[in-house]
Amino acid sequence: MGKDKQEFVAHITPREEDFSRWYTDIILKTDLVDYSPVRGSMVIKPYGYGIWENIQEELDGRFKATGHKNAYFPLFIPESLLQKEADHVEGFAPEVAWVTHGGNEKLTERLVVRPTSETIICAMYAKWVQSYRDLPILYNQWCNVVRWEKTTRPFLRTLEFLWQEGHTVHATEEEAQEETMKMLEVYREFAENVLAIPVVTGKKTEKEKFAGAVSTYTIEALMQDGQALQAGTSHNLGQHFAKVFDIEYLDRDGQQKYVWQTSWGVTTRLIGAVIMVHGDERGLVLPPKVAPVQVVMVPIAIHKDGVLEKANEVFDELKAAGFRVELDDRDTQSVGWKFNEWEMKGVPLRLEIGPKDIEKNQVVLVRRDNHKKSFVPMDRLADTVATLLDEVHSGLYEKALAMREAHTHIAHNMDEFKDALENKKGFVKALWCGDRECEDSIKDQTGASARCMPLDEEPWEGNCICCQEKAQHMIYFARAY
RNA sequence: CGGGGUGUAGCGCAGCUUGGCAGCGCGUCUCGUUCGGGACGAGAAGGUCGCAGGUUCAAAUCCUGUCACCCCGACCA
Repeated sequence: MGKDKQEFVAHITPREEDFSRWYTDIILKTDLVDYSPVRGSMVIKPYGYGIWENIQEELDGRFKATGHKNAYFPLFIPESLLQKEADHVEGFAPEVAWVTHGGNEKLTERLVVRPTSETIICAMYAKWVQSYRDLPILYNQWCNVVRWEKTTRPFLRTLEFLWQEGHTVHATEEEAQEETMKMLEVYREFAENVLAIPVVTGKKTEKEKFAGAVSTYTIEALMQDGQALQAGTSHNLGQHFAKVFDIEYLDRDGQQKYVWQTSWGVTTRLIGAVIMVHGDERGLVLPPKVAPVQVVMVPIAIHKDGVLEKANEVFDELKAAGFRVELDDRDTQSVGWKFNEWEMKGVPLRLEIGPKDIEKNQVVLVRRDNHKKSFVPMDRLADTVATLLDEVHSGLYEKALAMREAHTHIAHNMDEFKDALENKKGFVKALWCGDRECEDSIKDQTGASARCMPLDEEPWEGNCICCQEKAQHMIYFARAY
């Protein structure tokens, strides 16, 4: 190694010093995004968009496998449609962007730029649903949405962001609830098996649920600074929208009935979660399944006879085996420079190949997560790469899980609650009576919001941490993004 | 939306107190030597000093306004 570790990363702010700056340094220096001329809006550059494309591919496959189809609904929603569902308008009105003019002419009815598409989709569903034979409808769309936020941060909160929104229609309440939970489970499995992020699955409180939903379920992840991040939500909409949009069907029994609906979504915010869960002092650490480059090849002594030729052979072989591989054959940067650059960019595996390796018919593979080096015979390369990528994934997941467990505390009273939040950071589990007043009070006193009521919880008994009345729920609290 | 901070070359910064030729490091380009953890030499290009007003013979520097970004809080994916 020779040189001081510090030297490699002198230009990234250390995490302990300032987590926010560390985050900003990384996203800019690794070319994930750039700030745009529009306040609060970002450009997602190819390296960042590549992560999103992989997320899309993984999720889209899961949606299709569970019977969903993609469609596309319009960006513009007439004001009158948004107004229909009272809670929904109230929730979104403060942050919608309005279109008031077409060209030079004032519109007779203002349009909102979708902050979410429930209303326009429901307006269409009302036309499409006639009979129980039309159900269920299982549609999803990939699109952008706009929410006029006051405070913005790349990936975590921007005026415009990319997401997927599923909107389903069912004949029965049970079926809608089943769908809600099914998609929550898709998100959980995806977060853990693709992003290597352990999540707490649970139900939102009335205060925190989606505007217009009967109930909202969530996957909550814990970032390295101890703050929670809502990583995906699945809503049981009940019949709220069906009733205001008149989505009715004629059932087998000859009765007109209102449908039952769900919606669910995840956003480009997931990329922020990946950064804040896995990143380290050297920069990004990307989970292999979404990394735009899974293996970066750095040829050594590139000018020497045969090196580049052999490197290209290996490149072709790995490419053919289905890996996302990149050969860094620039002769303008030194080898050491490339090592540091690609580590900062979070590439899971580095492959070194030089004259000595070629002589021994081997390559050198180095893991991004623990920097372990292995010498691998050429003829076992593809299998070894696959194995190592799996190991990186598991390593990241285990590390993230250990981090979360070390930062999940139980509080039996407000003092313990405050102590855990201030001094230990992370999730604080506590009992709650179910009253909004106590939830508000806890947030006022501590800054922590109710993240969710976990789905899998050991039996418990006790009193509300705030008012001492008999508790109704176990809650995960945390400061959150 | 409140409190604090920062805007000068692609990036990081100095210059501002006390107005007087716009600088430094890195990067970029050319040529050569190098290559197993951020190489070296020589030469070159690159700036409406965030933007708009004002004061002045003269403004990066002083004054007013405005915008953007960052940090800390209240609202949200």
